[in-house]
Formats: sequence, structure tokens, C-alpha cells
Amino acid sequence: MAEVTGTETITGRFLMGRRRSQLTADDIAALEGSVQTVRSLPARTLMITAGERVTVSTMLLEGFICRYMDDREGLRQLVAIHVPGDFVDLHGFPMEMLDHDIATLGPVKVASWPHAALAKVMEGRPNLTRMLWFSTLLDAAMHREWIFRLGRLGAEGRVAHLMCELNVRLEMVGLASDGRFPLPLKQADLAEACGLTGVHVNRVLRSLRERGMLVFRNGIVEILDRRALATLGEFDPAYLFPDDLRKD
Amino acid sequence: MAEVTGTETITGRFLMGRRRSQLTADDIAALEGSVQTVRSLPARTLMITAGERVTVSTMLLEGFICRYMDDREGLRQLVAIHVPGDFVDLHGFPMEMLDHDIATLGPVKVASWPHAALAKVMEGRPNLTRMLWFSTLLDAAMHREWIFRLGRLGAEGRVAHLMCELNVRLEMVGLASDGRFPLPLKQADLAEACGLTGVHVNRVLRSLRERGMLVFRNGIVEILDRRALATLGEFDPAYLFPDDLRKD
DNA sequence: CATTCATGTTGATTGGGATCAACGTGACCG
DNA sequence: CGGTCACGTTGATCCCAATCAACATGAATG
Repeated sequence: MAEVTGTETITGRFLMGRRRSQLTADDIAALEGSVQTVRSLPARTLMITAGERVTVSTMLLEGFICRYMDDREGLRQLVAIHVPGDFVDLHGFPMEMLDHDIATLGPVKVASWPHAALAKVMEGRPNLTRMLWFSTLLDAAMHREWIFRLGRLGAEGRVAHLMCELNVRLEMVGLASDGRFPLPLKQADLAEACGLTGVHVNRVLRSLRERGMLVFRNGIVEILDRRALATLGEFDPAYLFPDDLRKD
Repeated sequence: MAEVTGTETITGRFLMGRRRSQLTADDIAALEGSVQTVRSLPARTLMITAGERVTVSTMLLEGFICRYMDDREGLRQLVAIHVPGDFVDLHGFPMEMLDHDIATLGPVKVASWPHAALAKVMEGRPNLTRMLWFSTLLDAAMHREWIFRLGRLGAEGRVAHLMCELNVRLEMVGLASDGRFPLPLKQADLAEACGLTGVHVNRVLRSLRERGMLVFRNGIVEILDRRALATLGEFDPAYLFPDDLRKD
């Protein structure tokens, strides 16, 4: 199980469990030193709208954030779920504009950096630059896995896979243990992440519960049979680039 | 229509149609000067296997390349299709390892750079670094759009959307005009990109043909009704970050 | 020329998840 | 305390795409 370390600092969870040790003390100090603001936001708050010009990037410190796109009828498709330690919209730094919306799920605490400050921090720090770049590519790797989920798995597999992913990611930052973690999603949100309807997610959750694999109730996930869930979701955590690459 | 310019150089199509003008002559010269090899590969060649350690990155000069992942039964899900000008696996530079396979579709010509050479080129060139980073994030943006496609669109919408995307991307690098472009995919490949079966793709293509929207035959796509196809696929090219952001 | 193999095409049937509809449950609140 | 509202639950029905099966077409090969 991952230990909770360094959470007294702002960036304590950044890349935790994934090559964080490659960050030097100077790298971390430089990042910490250029934080612009730390603030809290309530649940269900729209943070950034697609097409908006962005000049700051935000790291999630506590809580959950999602990114999503709307279809013509206004139905949402989640394209990412962020957990503490994630640099939510660092891709806005090279991109300057986002192609999707970003909103909080539950209440959150976030820190933000002006892009100008980030540029300065990266100057003369090729290694830090590469680590920041790497962190944006982790999102891309997760995107790919989500494509796989939607393209190749049935409803139960999709939910199982997502739960496995969140479990591993939260374990890496010390926020899940023994397959138990908080998740402030409604069944409808889960549906929007899995390309299903809320009604069907409800049935899938019931099935997983009855089969003794997973219970999701009151915003708490309890994975009861990790192996079975991983099998059902065809889940292999390699795409998350964890430091300890165990297969389970 | 995009003009074909600069194709006499190796990197002539890199970022063409998307902020290429932000690359300085020095940036381009530095990239050109550090190419390791240029070579041709036959169709259906596996280039990189998931999990493999990578030390070079490859730009596609001619032809088409795909990235994909296998499910448990060996069925493929394409997660990306690359067109000339794409830096196919630049994400391998910060990542050092890939989470998916890469293979050619038709025959291709590619150029490659050792990562060490890329690191050197980026040194002291923060702007070039940011443009290279940007190019990897374009892939992430396309991934997100693919998630949307699979999660929210029906079979016809998925095929329509993919065709719209390829048309715009190929136009940007001067390889499509009037909605006509070569595409060395079989119906089965299209199915693997769209999360459908080959049989159903066949029916979808017939429907699109009969409705006068699109003809795909013998590796050639002809878009007959661009507007209708974009509507069907809920396609908005903004996520491709084109220089000329027209809505169509 | 016959054979084989990959690819495309079409029909019949099945099934998973959407949709429509109703009701349950608990938190909040006037 | 009764009403309302958000969310969850369950049943009935429908429909899109999968699956199974057969055949067509054309290129490559003996």
C-alpha cells in the first residue's frame, strides 16, 4: 500500500507512485515557489469551458474533478476523472486553449500556477520539463485506455475497468486502501463516464454487488474481489506507469 | 484548401496547418539536422510492441500508421490513426515506454530521431520544446474525441466522425482535396477504430453511400456531402486546433 | 485454368443496453 | 410534519448492432 507522504506540501502528491523520485529537491522547490493560489471550490462547479483561453494551470489537491464534452443534445461524455496529485489542465500550457469543459465532482481544493510562472520554472530545468510533459502524457495513456474500454468492453467490463483504474490511482497517492475509497459520483456520472445510461449502470452495480465483486454506495467504493474485477474489466495497470508494476 | 509546401524537407508537414508558423527557421533546421534515419516500411508491419523500451521517435512522412491495443481474445481496438506529418511516438520520449502497439497500415516512409538527439535539440529551445509537447497533446485531444465518438455516437455517427476527422487532418497537410483522399484501411480496420464489427461497418458504409454522403471503395474516400456527414458525426474540428478555424 | 485466400456483401436471428414508465427512499425545508 | 426534489431501483418493451451463416468477388498462386 502506498504511504501518505509529503502531503504537507502543495505538490506532495504530484506524480506520487510514478517516478516522483526523479524530481529533484530543486524541481519541487521551484514548483512550490511559484504557486499562485490555493483555493477551495464547491461540488459541481464549472471551472473551465471549452474554447476558453487559459493562462493558468491547476493541480488538484483534494477531491475529484472531471473533464467532459457535450453531444448535440447536451448529454455529457466524461473523458477524464482526476484524483489528488493530478495536474488537471497542464495541457493548457502548450495548448493555450481547451477543447473540453472541466468541472468539480465533489468539493475540491486546488492550486494554480500562471503559465508564465511555469515557463520560468522550466527554463534551464529540462528534467522537470520532461516530468511535467510526462504527466500530461499519462492523461493521454488513460484516454487510450478509455477508448479501449468503450470500444471493446461490455457494460459490466466498463464499470469494472473504471473502478480498477481509480483504485490503483488512488492507492498511488495514498487515498485508497484495501480496495476502499471515496468517490463522489452519482450513478448518472458513472454512466456518463462509461457510455451507458443511468438505468443500466444501476443494474450493472447490482450485478457486481450480488456477485460479491464491488459495492458502491453513498459515494464509497469497496472492491471485494479485486482479481475478479480486473478480469472482468480486462484491467492491466501498466498504462498507469506505476513504480511497482505488479500484475493484479 | 491547404497547399503542399515544404515537402521537399523531411519535417515539411510537421504541424502543417496548426501553428507551424510558430516554428522558427532555427527550430526547423535543428530538427532536420538531427534526423537519424529515413526509411520505408511495407504495409501491415508491426513497428513497436507495448511495453517495449523506446529510445527513438518516429515521424510519419508518407502513408498511414495506427496505434492499437488488444483485448483478451486478441481483438484490436485502434486508439489512433496517423497521417503524414504526425510525430507518431514522440510521447515515447518522456514516457520511455509505450502502452500500446504501433503498426503500419499501408506502406510508409518514416524518419526517426534518437531521444538523445531530441533532448539536445530542445536544450535552450523552449519554444521548440513547447511545440513538440503541443504536438503530443494534439494526439491526446484526438483521443478525447475518440472517447466521445465511442461513448455517445451510434454506428453511423462513428464512421462519419472518423471520416470527417481524417479529411480535415489530411487537408491540413495537403493530402486531401474536395473531400477525396486515399485511406489504406479495410472495412475490418474501420470496425476496429469504431468499436464495431466488420459486418456492421459494411452496412453503415452502404447506408452512407446510398444517402449520398460518402463513398469508400478501393482505399479511396470520397466525401460527397460534407455538411451532412459532419452533422451525422457531430463533428466540430476545433479539437484539431487548425489555423483556420472554420465551422463545417 | 483451377484453387485458394482475403475481403466484401447480404440475410436471418439473437441479445445487450436503451428507452419508457413507475415507484421507492431519504434529505431537506417551508 | 407533509411536501418536494434528487437519486436510486425495478419492470416492460424496443431497437441497434452482434453473431452466425452463406455466398460473391477478385487477386494471387500453383
